[in-house]
Amino acid sequence: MTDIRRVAGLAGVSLGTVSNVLNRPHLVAEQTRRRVEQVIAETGFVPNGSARQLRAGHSPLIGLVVLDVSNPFFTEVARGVEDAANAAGSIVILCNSDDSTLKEQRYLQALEEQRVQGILITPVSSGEASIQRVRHRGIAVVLLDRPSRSHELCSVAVDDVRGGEFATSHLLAQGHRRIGFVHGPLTLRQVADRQRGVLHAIKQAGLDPQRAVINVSLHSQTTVEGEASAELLLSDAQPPTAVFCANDLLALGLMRSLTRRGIGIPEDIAIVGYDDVEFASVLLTPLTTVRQPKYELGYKAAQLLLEETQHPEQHSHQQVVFQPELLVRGSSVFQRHS
Amino acid sequence: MTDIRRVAGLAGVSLGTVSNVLNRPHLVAEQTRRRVEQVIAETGFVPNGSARQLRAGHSPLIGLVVLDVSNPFFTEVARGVEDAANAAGSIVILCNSDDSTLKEQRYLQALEEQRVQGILITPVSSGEASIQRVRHRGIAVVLLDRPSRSHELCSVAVDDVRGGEFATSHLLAQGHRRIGFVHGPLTLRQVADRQRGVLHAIKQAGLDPQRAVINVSLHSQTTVEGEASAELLLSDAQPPTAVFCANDLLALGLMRSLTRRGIGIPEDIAIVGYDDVEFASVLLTPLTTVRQPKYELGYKAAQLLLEETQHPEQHSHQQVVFQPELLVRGSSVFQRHS
DNA sequence: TTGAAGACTTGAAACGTTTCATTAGAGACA
DNA sequence: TGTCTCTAATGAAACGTTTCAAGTCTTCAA
Repeated sequence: MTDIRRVAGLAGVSLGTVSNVLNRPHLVAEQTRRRVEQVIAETGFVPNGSARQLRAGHSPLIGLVVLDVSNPFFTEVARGVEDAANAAGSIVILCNSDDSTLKEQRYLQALEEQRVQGILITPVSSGEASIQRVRHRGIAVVLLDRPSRSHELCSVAVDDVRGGEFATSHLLAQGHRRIGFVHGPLTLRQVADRQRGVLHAIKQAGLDPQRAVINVSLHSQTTVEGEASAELLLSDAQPPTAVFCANDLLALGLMRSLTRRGIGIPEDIAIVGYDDVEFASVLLTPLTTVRQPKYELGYKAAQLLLEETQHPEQHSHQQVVFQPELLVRGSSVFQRHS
Repeated sequence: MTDIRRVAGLAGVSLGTVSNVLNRPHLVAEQTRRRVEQVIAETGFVPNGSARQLRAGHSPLIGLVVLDVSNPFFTEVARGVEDAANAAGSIVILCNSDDSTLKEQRYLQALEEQRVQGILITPVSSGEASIQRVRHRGIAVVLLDRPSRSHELCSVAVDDVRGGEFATSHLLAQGHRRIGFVHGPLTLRQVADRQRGVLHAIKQAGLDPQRAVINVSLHSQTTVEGEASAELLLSDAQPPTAVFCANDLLALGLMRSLTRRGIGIPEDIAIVGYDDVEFASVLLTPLTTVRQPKYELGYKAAQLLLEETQHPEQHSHQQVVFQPELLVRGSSVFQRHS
């Protein structure tokens, strides 16, 4: 295997000069530089990153820890992160904590060992103990899709309270006065925030939340659970005329179940989802949903991280909050033309 | 920052002993080991991966280079890779070549610098030049979703010819004698193979491909293109009674377009897709499709790679080909009960 | 009482870079 | 000719591990 010493030997220079050609070419005479570059090309020499990092004390790697790689939400976020990182010459290590604290711990340890430049993470639990530990080692951390309580950390999130408000206000504006809210565990910050948004919009309109909202709480936010929610909603003494689902998968399951029962969407029941996953717009009845700027979320988070690691002196921690956007489609608005 | 030398000092042992506690604990006396472990816990010492890798000559990292992270196909593959890698104590670096040779090159160079253990890749182009270069450096490579020509490389793929056959035979068995084949560029190996499968099935049934198949070739395999294909199919002098789409997105677009024209699926036209993406089963008319064992594809590929790097002496290169599976759902079979 | 064997521990060398103080060489100028 | 400057090139030290030959103790048998 070719190392820098061999290149130096073949080019007839010292190994310091080869290093200079690689890192500070302006210090090397034109002729020498060319000779060295030629030997590098001929031998196919590629510098050893481990050695470089050992010397430098840090690596060009960035860790990205997400809750679920197969969720299109995180995929889009990851794209944003990757693009921002590449632009700065960094490489992303994508880690999937799979909602497991154990896996999260293992990955954090591994990233620590690699002496990564920084870590972008959507933590499994809200406690920030393990995060503080990593930060204490001098690794920059940016919270993803979660606002930071402390001001010692950057964070990038989307305003879910606002998202819940948007969805609910839209349905109220269509004249609905009895609205179902179908959602997963309230322990998830996103879900709890969206619920607060719902209640806020209801009160804003001068209505009584007790009468106006039917809460349906499920174990998880999957299509299967969404299908099951139809039963619960329809068996209510006063069934809703509109339903807001805390994510698109729930909405998809619910729509399927309602259609099977001959209930028209949106004529009989209007539906609003959340996330704007890829298929939302291509369903037979396109789904009204709340869009989150996923790509931008990732891009901004990576930018903050890179800024923090590369210019720590002029960096001050920020809590960035993006605004969601309501996309009105066929599932919530009755149109003469189909 | 704590290093192994400081731990040694605090525990009152030599640095060699600390290393032994870390890597070969059985060589260390119980009492000493405990003392060292306590110091490690107290100081929060985490060994420096770069130094370890420099010494060892390779890292625990595995590179995974895919064509498109946001494609659910690759996401599932990535999950398989990750699980296999984790089980062996390796970490995966996910790289997105985005169909660009340039980005692919950049990632390969970066992975080479990191001295990764091995690389799993779905190459952008079929030429294997850059791959040979990496292999020449002693980095193991396994081709993903692409069979290897040379026998010097492991590869894991799915039999797309067979997949095309399955889809076509199924439609023929339902009595269809005029079948549309909607697909993207034939330069993609997957597409070309599926087409060969179609023709094979047609000939097998003793039919004339010229009469039995309407080829519709599109620029890309997206929903939008799928919608456009309806026009082309229906304007044929003898429109098809069934259509096989080279992926599910095309099928989705086509279904949407047909439904809008009042054409019943599967009564008027039967549809078969390819990939079994997540939403295929939850559409209002569930989509018949060809399933590929995505997770298993990734898992097997990672296993082969790890085997090659960890037991090179007893490793022989393999070309693994998985069989696809036809999932018959509502879009291709007329059922009395809906 | 001595020697051998076994159990632990030690510390130097090596991994492949980058950095930096030092040196060599070439002009310029008095 | 001698001195001063400036540019280029040099090579030793350092980064934090792992490995391994060598060393020290202890124990036990003869």
